[in-house]
Amino acid sequence: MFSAQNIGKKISEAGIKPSLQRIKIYEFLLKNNIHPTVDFIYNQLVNDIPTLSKTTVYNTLKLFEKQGLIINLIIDENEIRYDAMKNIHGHFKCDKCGKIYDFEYNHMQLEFLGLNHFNILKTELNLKGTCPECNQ
Amino acid sequence: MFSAQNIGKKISEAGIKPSLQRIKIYEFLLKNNIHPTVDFIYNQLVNDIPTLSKTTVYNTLKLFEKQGLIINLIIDENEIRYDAMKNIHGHFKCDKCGKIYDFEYNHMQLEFLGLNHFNILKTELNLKGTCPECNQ
DNA sequence: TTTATATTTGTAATCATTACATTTATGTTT
DNA sequence: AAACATAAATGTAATGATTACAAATATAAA
Ligand SMILES: [Mn+2]
Ligand SMILES: [Mn+2]
Ligand SMILES: [Zn+2]
Ligand SMILES: [Zn+2]
Repeated sequence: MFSAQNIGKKISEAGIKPSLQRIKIYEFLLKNNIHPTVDFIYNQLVNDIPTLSKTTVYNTLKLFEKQGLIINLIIDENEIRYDAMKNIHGHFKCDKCGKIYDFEYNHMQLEFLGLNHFNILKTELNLKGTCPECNQ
Repeated sequence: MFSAQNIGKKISEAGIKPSLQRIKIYEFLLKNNIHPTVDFIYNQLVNDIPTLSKTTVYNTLKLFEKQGLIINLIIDENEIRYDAMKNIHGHFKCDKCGKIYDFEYNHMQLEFLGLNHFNILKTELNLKGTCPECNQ
C-alpha cells in the first residue's frame, strides 16, 4: 500500500528530496491517521532512527506543509498537529480523552457572507466536545 | 450603549463578581471587536490601571470563558484570542496583515457525517488567506 | 579527491502561558 | 471600629512548545 518507493515519489512530487528522515516522517503520517504532534512523532521514530533530532521533525513537517504535502491543525493551543489526509474534512477533538476524529461535512453547500474579494486559502472546521467512548 | 452598570450586570449574570479589572477587561472586549490577545489587552489597559498584572488578564479571560461570557479563538499557534461576540460566526485571518475578520455562514445547513453520539459543545470555523486590503 | 551544497543535529534562546506565594481588597463577625 | 475570613490581584519563577543558530554529517558536482 505505502511502499518506500511510493512514499519517496510523493515527497519528490512535492518538490522535496526524499531523505531517510523525511520518508520515515511522511510514512508515519500516512500509516497513522491520528493527527500527531511533533513530540509524538519524534518519540515514535527515535526508536527507528536513534540519531533523530526533534529539530528535524519540526523542520520537516514545516517544509511538508509549505510544499502542500500535508496540512496542519490548530485545534488547541500549545500544540500543532499534522495530517497527511488532504481531502476536505473537519476535526472533532474530545475534551476528555483528547482523541481527534475526522468527519466529513457538506462543504459544497457552505456559504460565507461578507467575504467578497477575500482570497481564501485554507478552511478549518474544528469541533470540540465529548466522544461516544467518553459519553458512557 | 455599554454603561459601567450594564457591563457589571452582564458579568454578574455570568456568576462572576464585577471587580474593577474585570469590568475594564470585559468593556474592552465589548468596545473593541478585534479579537485581541492577552498581551494586547494588557498593553491597552495598563494605561488606565497602572497596577494591572498580566496574570490578572490571563486569569480573568480564562474565567470569563469558563463561565460562558466570552469565547476564545484558536486560529493560530502561539496565541489565544478572545471575542465577546457570542453569536455563531466564523473568523478569517489574513496571512499578510494579521487582521481577523468576522463573517457569517449558513450554519443551519451545515451537516456533519459520522458524528453520531458525539456531544458537540463548540464549533469553530476558521479561514485563512489574504484580505481585500492586502490583495491590491 | 576536492569543493560546494543540502540536510541533520544539538544546544541555547524565545515567548506565551501557568504555578505559586504574597499582597491587597472586600465582606463579615465580634 | 477592630479582628477575622475570604476573594481577587499582583509579581516572580517555572514550564513547555517552538525557533534560531552554529556545527556536524551527508549528498552531489567538479
Ligand atoms: Mn484529519
Ligand atoms: Mn468574532
Ligand atoms: Zn473521548
Ligand atoms: Zn490583510
